[in-house]
Amino acid sequence: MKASTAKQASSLHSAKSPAKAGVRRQPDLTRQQLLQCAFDEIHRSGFRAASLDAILESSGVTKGALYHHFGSKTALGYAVVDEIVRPWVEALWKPILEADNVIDAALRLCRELARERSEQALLYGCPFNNLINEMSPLDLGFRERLQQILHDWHEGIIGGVRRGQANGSVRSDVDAEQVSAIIISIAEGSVGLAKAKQSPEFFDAAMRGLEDYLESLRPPQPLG
Amino acid sequence: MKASTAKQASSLHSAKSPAKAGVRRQPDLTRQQLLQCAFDEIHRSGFRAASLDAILESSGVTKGALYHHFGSKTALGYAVVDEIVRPWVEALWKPILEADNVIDAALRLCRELARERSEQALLYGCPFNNLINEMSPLDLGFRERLQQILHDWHEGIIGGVRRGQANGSVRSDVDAEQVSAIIISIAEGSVGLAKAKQSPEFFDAAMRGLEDYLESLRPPQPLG
DNA sequence: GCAACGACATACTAGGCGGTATGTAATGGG
DNA sequence: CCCATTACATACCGCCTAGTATGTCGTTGC
Repeated sequence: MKASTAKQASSLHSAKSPAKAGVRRQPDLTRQQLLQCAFDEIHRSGFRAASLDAILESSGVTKGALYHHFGSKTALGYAVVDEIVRPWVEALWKPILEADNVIDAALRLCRELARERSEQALLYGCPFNNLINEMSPLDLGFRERLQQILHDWHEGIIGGVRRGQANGSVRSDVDAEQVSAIIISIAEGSVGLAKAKQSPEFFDAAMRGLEDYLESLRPPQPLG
Repeated sequence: MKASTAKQASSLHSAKSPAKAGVRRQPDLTRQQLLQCAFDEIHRSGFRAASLDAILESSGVTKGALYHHFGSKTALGYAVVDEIVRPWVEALWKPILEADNVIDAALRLCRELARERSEQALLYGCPFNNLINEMSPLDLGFRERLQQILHDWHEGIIGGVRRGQANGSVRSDVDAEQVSAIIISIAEGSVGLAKAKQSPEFFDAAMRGLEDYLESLRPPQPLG
């Protein structure tokens, strides 16, 4: 469930021979390549340090094309959040938001993340968390978008916990809002710190700790 | 317990009339002002986006002086970590590392942070966490320094938990390493996310959730 | 088939950045 | 009192950056 990396996006647009005559035009594909390469560059370097020239080179697209599709670097960043980051976050947490038993679903995700945590994630951290930390205080457009993603995520987990409390799979004496805040904080905090330690052990410890915490949310007497 | 902000550091070095004759020289003070203003600028903008000119202006120091005291922007950044960030982190967590009853000490810190969380923290987040997220993947010098701080912090809490397990103030069936990872992840994760939401409620929810978690670490039968 | 619009490509500009070269004044040991 | 060294101050440089101006070629409606 890692963010996919378009290593060689220039399948149609050659980076070396740009002005060839008779090349087919595929504006949608060009746009998508730009978004994907921009996402990768932003993930590696952060938004502000992301170089348009680097994005151009990795995507094999020229500056004129970029500014045809996106009005500015900021607009490109917004589009990356809207069209790449948001769907990615939503896909990751969808099983939890839909599950009847949130605890089981969250445990599955914990183990999945601990198992297939990619080098990318260990090296560069969570793209969503990175953008929050870098851009939220600086730019209103980023803040509003990231805030919305975070809000939906938070409310989704709260809803899941409440549903679990209603159907008896979650203890009734816990505060859904607090539980959600804890889960999200651990999720984002642990990847950031694992990035600092550059070693998966811390992340694994946090995931196992989160598993224990999730288990403690089950009602004392399961069913009878 | 917030990071202090030296708003007007130019008490001796005037920013407007720099070349006055007969000014006293206080290299240690100059250096300290540079460090403090650099810390503030880095806290606000991140290290890479931190402008030397901005640091120079806010501190009332000239570029010549800066490059006399620090060999490069990177060296200045390292010094900020060594001489400002590290002592600040250590002072914040010292009570927990020294306490006989870790849970009580941690609860006190939770409430203290929830009470006097500063606007600075809500706006710009935790300086330590910000630096980790920004610089750890990019620069070995930063990574090693931040890694060391995190390591000491982590090990300190692990030690505190084990001490608590030895003297009976912490349940013996929990894994100290996992508990420490959870606490640190929540601490750093929650401020980062609160920064995104720009509202203290999320942070408060996380802190209350952490309090509940800490309470759950107490042994079932207190003493008699 | 032609015109008009969309989709690029190339070359250029202005500004901010970290860093440096060089000058000069204060300071402290002999 | 002198002189070397420290502690600055000023002016400048080259680089990289986002952004723009302008030209040109595919594509499509009529």
